[in-house]
Amino acid sequence: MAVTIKDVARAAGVSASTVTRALTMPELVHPETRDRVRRAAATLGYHPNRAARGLITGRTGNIGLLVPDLGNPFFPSVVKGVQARAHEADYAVFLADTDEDEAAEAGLVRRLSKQVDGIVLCSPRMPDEELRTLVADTPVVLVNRRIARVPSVTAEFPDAMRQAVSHLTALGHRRIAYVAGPRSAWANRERVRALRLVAGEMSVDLVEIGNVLPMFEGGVAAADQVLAARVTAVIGFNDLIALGLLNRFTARGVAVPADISVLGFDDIALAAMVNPSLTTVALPKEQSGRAGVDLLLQLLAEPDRQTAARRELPTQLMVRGSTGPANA
Amino acid sequence: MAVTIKDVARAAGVSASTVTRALTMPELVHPETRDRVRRAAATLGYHPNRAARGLITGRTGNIGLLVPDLGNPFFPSVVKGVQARAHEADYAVFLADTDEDEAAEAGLVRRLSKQVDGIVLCSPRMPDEELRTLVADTPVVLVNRRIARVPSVTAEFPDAMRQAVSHLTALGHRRIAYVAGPRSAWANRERVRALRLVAGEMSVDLVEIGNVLPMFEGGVAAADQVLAARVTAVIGFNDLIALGLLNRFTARGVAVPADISVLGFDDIALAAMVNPSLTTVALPKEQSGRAGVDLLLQLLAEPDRQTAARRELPTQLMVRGSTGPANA
DNA sequence: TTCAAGATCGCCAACGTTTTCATCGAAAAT
DNA sequence: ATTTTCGATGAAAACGTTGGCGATCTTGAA
Repeated sequence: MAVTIKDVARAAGVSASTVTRALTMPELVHPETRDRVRRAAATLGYHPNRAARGLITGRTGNIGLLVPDLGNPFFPSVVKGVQARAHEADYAVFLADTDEDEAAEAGLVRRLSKQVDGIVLCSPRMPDEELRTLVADTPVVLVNRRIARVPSVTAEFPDAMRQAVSHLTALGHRRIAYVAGPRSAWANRERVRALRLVAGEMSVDLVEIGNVLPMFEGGVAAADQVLAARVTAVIGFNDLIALGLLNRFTARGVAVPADISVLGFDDIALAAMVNPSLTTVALPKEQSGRAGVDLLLQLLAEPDRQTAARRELPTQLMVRGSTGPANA
Repeated sequence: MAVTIKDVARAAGVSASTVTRALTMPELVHPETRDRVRRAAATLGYHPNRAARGLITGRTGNIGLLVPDLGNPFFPSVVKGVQARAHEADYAVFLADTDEDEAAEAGLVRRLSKQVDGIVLCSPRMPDEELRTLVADTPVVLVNRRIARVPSVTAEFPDAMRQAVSHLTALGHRRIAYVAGPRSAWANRERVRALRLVAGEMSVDLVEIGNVLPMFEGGVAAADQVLAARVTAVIGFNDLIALGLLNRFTARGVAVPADISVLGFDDIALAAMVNPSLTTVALPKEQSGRAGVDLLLQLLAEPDRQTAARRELPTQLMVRGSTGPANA
């Protein structure tokens, strides 16, 4: 059926080993035969069977990618970055979506791990200890989560939060609400921490509002609590939550930004599409995906490095229409 | 390193063949040994190496999925459906994104095809002839495109369009614009066709406006032409385009739906999040993904069926805030 | 002229499975 | 009691690669 290495060998009048060498270790074969083999391979349209190769080398040429929810536009962006970089390096990508089901994560990782050389875990929700046991078995790179001695890609959260709060204080806001995302999300914990720190420094009153799902509905659900808190500005854990807030505010006749300013995180495409457009802190989404793959490839190349690589990418506040001067 | 079939065999005191049989053809082994083997496999945490299995069976247990652009929320939804159904059937999913690059499609399919049992091609842009040659080599199922003698999953476009136009005419609209998506998109061609038909039947004036990319920016770009066309309603090829229109209309001070009604296609989550919310025809996104996998599995099970399976799924108009009575 | 070294290439084992074939009892039929 | 059948199992080949080892040939130095 498919063209195998033997077909090429026969066509070129050499042995199978020579074909392998001609294609993967060119310096070991005579230039003349090398060209002959290559021509034969090209005309027959030969591509090595990756499964067979993987069987012997222990390398599959695949990487796995796990995300919590493709329905949140943040993640497709990361996926795109992972894809792009992986394809450049001639790796294929297995994708799995956990549907925000924390319990399913470990199982999916284990399942994927047999078929891939390593896994990019994006925003995993599982607890640290569980994560640690997984990492012991499989090469893993974390995106949007940090934990000691595991390679990770994150955004500069303290700085991101500083940009956000500075912007709001510059507009005169002194009492700010934060609508928290999932407790299990590392990014949420980091944002809370950075926010408390910055709020303290800048002496702004901080009102923290419950944990909600990182979705539009979560924002809608929290909106009335925000209004009851009598703040002049609100920061959502992510853009979807911020959009939910925006939507409910409008429904209740609360004007944005005249009555209250709204600020999100992520800068999903949608943030620029709504009216008023959403001020938000842009996270490096595609870039994070690319960096994740970079780190993974590096990890695969030198598995027994002691210090885990860590990459922290810069963020950028995007000022749009949903924030304005405080109306105390 | 990893636990192999031999480890299980040794632990259970049987041969490797018996282990295989106990796990995949249980009726062939003695119940007692079967249980012994299964217990051994379970305690050792044995999972067959899929590459090795694939080598001999010719089946990889993987399927490929190709989409034009993960940045368009329509596609992540389809991906979710594919994922879900594939995992149920114990298949893993290779994902690739072509970035709306028509030329890259064939190459990616060919590349994927070595590592998967079959491919779900979602909204492929390539021309029919090229598609045909691909289909000859690899089991392929089309989602959101139809072509003779290839299994496909589509939505009921004529009916979808009928719902859309009926809604508008019921509101008194008699002159309607359509903002077309990519010429290479089958879905666009179908929508145009259905629209012309329905427009004729209902005797509404139809203004077709250029081909734009199926993105927010495409809608923004087309908006002024729409206004110049002096229509009372506009249908966008998809929700992103419709949102672009909405955005530009608002920017120009044109009220929606008071001055002009806007209607989209797809019902991406975002359609309900904006203000005014977007009236749109909901396409079965996740369902299409699931159905695509179903058809693929069916195709793999009986490769030499003559008649290609075809599934046409119903659509549903979602009336929201962007459509209202015509203001002639 | 001889020999060591290097270049080039073929043979074969190995990777972890599945599957065909053969073997061996035991049960059933004669 | 003898043959046949069948159920249960193991041995071995095969899938398509890769890589260690050794064989052959060339080259240049002694």
